[in-house]
Amino acid sequence: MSVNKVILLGRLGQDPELKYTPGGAAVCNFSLATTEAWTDKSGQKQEKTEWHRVVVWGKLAELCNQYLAKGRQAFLEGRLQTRSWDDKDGNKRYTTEILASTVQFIGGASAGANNNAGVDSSYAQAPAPAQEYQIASDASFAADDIPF
Amino acid sequence: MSVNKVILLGRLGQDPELKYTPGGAAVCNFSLATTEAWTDKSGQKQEKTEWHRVVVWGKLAELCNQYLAKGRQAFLEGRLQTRSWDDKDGNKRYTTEILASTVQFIGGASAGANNNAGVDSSYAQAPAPAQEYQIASDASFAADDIPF
Amino acid sequence: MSVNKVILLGRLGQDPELKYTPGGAAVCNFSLATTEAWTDKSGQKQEKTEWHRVVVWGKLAELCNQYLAKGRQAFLEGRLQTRSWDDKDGNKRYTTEILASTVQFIGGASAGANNNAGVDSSYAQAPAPAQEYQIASDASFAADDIPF
Amino acid sequence: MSVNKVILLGRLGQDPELKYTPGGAAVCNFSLATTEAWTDKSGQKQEKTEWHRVVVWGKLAELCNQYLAKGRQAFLEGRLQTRSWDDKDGNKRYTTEILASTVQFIGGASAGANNNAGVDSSYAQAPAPAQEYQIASDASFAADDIPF
DNA sequence: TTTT
DNA sequence: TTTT
Repeated sequence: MSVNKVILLGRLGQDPELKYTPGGAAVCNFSLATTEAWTDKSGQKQEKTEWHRVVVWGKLAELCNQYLAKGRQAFLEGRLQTRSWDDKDGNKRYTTEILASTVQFIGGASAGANNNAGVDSSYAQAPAPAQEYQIASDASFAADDIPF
Repeated sequence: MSVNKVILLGRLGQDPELKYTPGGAAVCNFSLATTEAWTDKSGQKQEKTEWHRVVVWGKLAELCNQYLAKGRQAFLEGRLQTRSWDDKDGNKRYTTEILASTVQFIGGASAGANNNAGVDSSYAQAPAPAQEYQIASDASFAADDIPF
Repeated sequence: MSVNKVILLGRLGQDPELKYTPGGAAVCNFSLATTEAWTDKSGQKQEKTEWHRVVVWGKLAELCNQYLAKGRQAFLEGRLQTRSWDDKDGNKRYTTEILASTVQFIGGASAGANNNAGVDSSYAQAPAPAQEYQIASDASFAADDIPF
Repeated sequence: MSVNKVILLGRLGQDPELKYTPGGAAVCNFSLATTEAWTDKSGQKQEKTEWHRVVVWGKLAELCNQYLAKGRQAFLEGRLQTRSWDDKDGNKRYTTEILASTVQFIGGASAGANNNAGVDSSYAQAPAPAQEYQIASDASFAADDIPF
């Protein structure tokens, strides 16, 4: 038995990037900032921003690419995942990402976000009862093609 | 923007009950106990059990009925929902339930649980990447028939 | 082992109510609305609001009374708790509440909220690292010494 | 407004490590494994383990060192935090950790775990109502007076 | 790199 | 590196 759960509400630092694997699976990557603010002992306002790498697969990846953009807010749930890769010097490097399973788009289409102009998108999908934040699994989903 | 999220890990007090609406939608109800234990100031062990009413719809309802039983453990996520109804004296009454969107079955088939004997069910469904805890929406799902 | 966790982000329907028990413990009650919005099959925008009863104890209760008001947003975490009581006809009645352990105040002081005018209150308390959302903090904690 | 929340239930891969900063602040580090299991399309059982670096500060750090050990289970909540550091070749490297704010110890003392033999520790601390998972508690809190 |  |  184990639980691996992440919940984030933050703002995108850049437009999302959508790619497709050779097998045709959609993957969307974006970075999300969460900021905490507090007043320190000396009464000084403090602020600290954390950046999170988010990965989304399948149909939800395409929706994220469509509805999200730099500066937009997103509320998401997912799990932590650490991938390893080799850098240019042959060293093992690790990257921790949030593999998002649900993404909720917050706020209206902002001017300048040319990939979601005028779209109403308070949720990633029509909320079928009890699955409202979820995306039904994509029938054409090429699981064997996904590298994790 | 709002968030309404519940996460529970507990044990069923009774076998789950499965019903179907006139429109054919499956609904599964069960109660789940969560217990907290602590040692009080006088060094005495204390324990308090909370009971939660859980509701599940669609295909996941049928899986819960199949894999869960009295005494079994479940880890679930969902949202809070308060229904009103009229009691026998015509008074408005309220019941708060957890509308579960994902249910993870914990532990093997226990003796006496005749509806899941020998079944391997660590998850409610095959974990398609990034949707691993989710149930794809039931194509024959009669949303109009669901009373909420 | 069990988990009983609630996470809510919503808006207060009324000003919070602060009381004290005979023993002097502070209790704050308020109701919080979470609203979900979606577009139904016919393209119609739908919206559903859920009301949650929230209870807070101790110092955090006083902070909630000070910083929250009707219409203000709050992000909170807590656990579910169902209390029973007897109604006027001697019937057993049950009320489910969220016993909040952390409350984060969102947004600046709104006009008309005369109990928090001009107050900066993005968090319920000074966020000592790693305990930032929590109430009490260890007096001997050497915050300046912690490298983050 | 932002949310940065992690919830993990897993098992320690090694004994925790406790250190103190020059200023005297306690820091505890350990790695936690979460494992997901599922049955793939061909009916084959699959399993994937994720390792998480956890950091705990202050009094809770000392409790973790006291009650946790290799192989023990822990349920924790915290937030994501990515630290940067320079490797031996002068390259910027990043490590993502979970800064835990609450840790719940699961299961009894196991043989071989010589730092928690016979200790009852279902929670990290005495669960003052509504703050049960939290570290410090208000000394003037009238627990006997609270009606739950 | 976001935003307030 | 854990565990079932």
